[in-house]
Amino acid sequence: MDVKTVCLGMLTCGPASGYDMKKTFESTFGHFFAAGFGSIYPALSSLAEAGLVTCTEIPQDGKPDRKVYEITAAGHDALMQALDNPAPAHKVRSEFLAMMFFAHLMKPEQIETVLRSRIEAMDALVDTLENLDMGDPTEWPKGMRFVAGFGKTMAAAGKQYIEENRRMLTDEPEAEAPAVKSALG
Amino acid sequence: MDVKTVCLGMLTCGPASGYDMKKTFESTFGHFFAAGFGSIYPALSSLAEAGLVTCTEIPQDGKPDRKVYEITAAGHDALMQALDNPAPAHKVRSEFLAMMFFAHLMKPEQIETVLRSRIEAMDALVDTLENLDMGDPTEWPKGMRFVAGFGKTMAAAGKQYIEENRRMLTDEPEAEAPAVKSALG
DNA sequence: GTATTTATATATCAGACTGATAGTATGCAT
DNA sequence: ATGCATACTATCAGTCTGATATATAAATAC
Repeated sequence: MDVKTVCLGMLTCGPASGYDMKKTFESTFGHFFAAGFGSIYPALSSLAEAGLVTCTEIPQDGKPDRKVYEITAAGHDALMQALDNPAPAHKVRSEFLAMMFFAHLMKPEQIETVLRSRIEAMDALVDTLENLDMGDPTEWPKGMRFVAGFGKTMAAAGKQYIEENRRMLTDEPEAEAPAVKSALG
Repeated sequence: MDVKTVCLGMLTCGPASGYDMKKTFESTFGHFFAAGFGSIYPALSSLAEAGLVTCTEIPQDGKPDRKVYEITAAGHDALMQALDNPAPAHKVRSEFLAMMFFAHLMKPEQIETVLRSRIEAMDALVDTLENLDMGDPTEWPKGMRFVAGFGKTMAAAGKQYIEENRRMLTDEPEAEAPAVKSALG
């Protein structure tokens, strides 16, 4: 499940250009599988070269030609094979949590600022997911509501955890360096 | 906040080799900031070259020399600067959710298998976090309990969401291809 | 009335990270 | 005896990120 595979999957919902797909990666996939032009364009080139998608160039005036991609039968096969993975990964890379791990090296105001900005980001995510205005929800693929709901649930849980546990980080500032030498392993 | 910075942070808890740090990345940081040898060793080399850490080679018989790293004053400064970021990122890359988005292309048994394996992974994570046996908890840096608690909370929330919403994905299998053309954007 | 931003579209590139592979020795289990 | 785990290091192809480049038009700001 790399960017190539996700692009392939998106194309099962109809033809699209790289630019179109970027918008989908931002809005709908953004909270769990982000991708930028730097990975989308190479992915599409590679898929086309492998015969998994076809590319039609549509001339436009004033703008670069639109390259519209369509999935092929071989592409469908490749996608089905990729969807056969019984244990797909779910990875988190959190600079936020890494910073909070080192909270004992930070000033309380700094910690507060970081916690506040994270809560704001989570609120913004919930907002985005609630306003994914794409017409009649019954027309969405059934997985779409599931993943949007997952994102909202996780954001809500994260926000609540921070609010209930922020004092763990900001209370009782230790004047001396804490004895942590033996704590890692 | 890249691997270099996290290594620097770990070294504030005492000197360590790349091998030592790999174990910490696996056990304690694994659920929110994983790193392997392929990123740790280059990071340490680069930190040493920049004068942010010093390296002492300790000869061993039968094994390669242990290279023990220690943070310098310059390293401490660099770390403090890195911890000054008011809005650190928190990114998710989930092949799991990407697959579930495309659940309409999968067989119900496949979906069930994936959901089950994800729940198992979450249970395993909670277990790992509860058994992070590193001596007296009062000696841990205060951020450590915070991030472990965060991980447990998120895993619990994710598990509960899956259990309460799995029918969304497996019920009412649509015989025909669903009308999803207009649903992406 | 001009300046800045936003939108439409493509593409590339340095730097970072992943996951696999490789090498070398000890000890422990089957 | 053969495989597997532990203890150490290191490299590399493939992949992804985030910034940058190019070009035009429309909208919005000042």
